[in-house]
Amino acid sequence: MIPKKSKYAIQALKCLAKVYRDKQHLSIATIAAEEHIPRKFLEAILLQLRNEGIVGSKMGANGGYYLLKHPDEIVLSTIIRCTGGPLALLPCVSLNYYEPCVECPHEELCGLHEVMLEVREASIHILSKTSLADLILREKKLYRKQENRKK
Amino acid sequence: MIPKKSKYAIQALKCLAKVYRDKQHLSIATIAAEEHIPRKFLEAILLQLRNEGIVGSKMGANGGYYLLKHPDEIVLSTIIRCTGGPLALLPCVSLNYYEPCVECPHEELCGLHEVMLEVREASIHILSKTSLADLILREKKLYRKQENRKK
DNA sequence: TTATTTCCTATCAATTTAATAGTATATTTG
DNA sequence: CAAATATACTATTAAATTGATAGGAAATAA
Repeated sequence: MIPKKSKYAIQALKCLAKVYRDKQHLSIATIAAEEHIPRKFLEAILLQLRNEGIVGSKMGANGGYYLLKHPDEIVLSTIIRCTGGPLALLPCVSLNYYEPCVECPHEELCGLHEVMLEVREASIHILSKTSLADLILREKKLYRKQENRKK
Repeated sequence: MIPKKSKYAIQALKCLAKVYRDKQHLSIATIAAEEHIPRKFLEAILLQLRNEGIVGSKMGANGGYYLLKHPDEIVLSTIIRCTGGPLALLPCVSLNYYEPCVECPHEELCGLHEVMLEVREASIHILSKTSLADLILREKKLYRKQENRKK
């Protein structure tokens, strides 16, 4: 499971992606209300995303946050990693949270290690080819599909 | 990440799988020593695996645990599920730990939901085609590969 | 009968997660 | 300039989860 922090981050960034073409920024309060995210928690998340160089901020009245890159270039794996979500199922196959298993004498001879590597690759493959723009496109398609079903 | 419980369970069952053809059973103490797993923790894990119908037990002196199915039939996804490891990255795409996102009004219109479903499918595909027997076979191959490299 | 081993329940300490509080600092607007 | 509005930053907390241990009851082999 990825932490809620990562999920909220994805939602918030999707929100910002929707107004990207207009070069607009959104306040924490606006995003929190729109996405039903606890205001103060979102504040901490956006701060972290700013420190990671994913969003920019504008202080003061009428301030807010905006994407520093095109929604096409921000992928899910990056967001999850930046917000502390490990993608691997075991520490011994994690790129960012690597730790050897104390109980395994030879990692390179461990069958489970090999399988878990495959799982990680499969997950990362999907998550790093899916961008914020893809997410928005998917939702448009899902919406259209539902509208057609109503007719 | 899956809990250590799940990882220990896989190791313990792999141990039992290795003696399956001889219809042998192994004691908690033996497995714990072999796999470097805390004895008492392993006790709780094997008890759970017994309640789930994966292993059988024999009480009393010279007792122990044994597999109830062929190592070919016990797959990783089953072991992880039985020991409390969720395979999905979000509760809203989990089969066994499903919970709707309170912040999402329409799950069926959520792009992230759709992507996370794909990730889950990809992970489960690998983990449910890999059995204990496969794990042992992989380790034999890895060992042989290393031996050849030494020559 | 004794040694061995599983069965079962209860408990615990440490860590992590999700969230909140409060104040400082910056910027717009009237 | 002053008031209102936002972000910046640090500290704290409550609840849940995880990993592990304790101790005795019940069963069985030798």
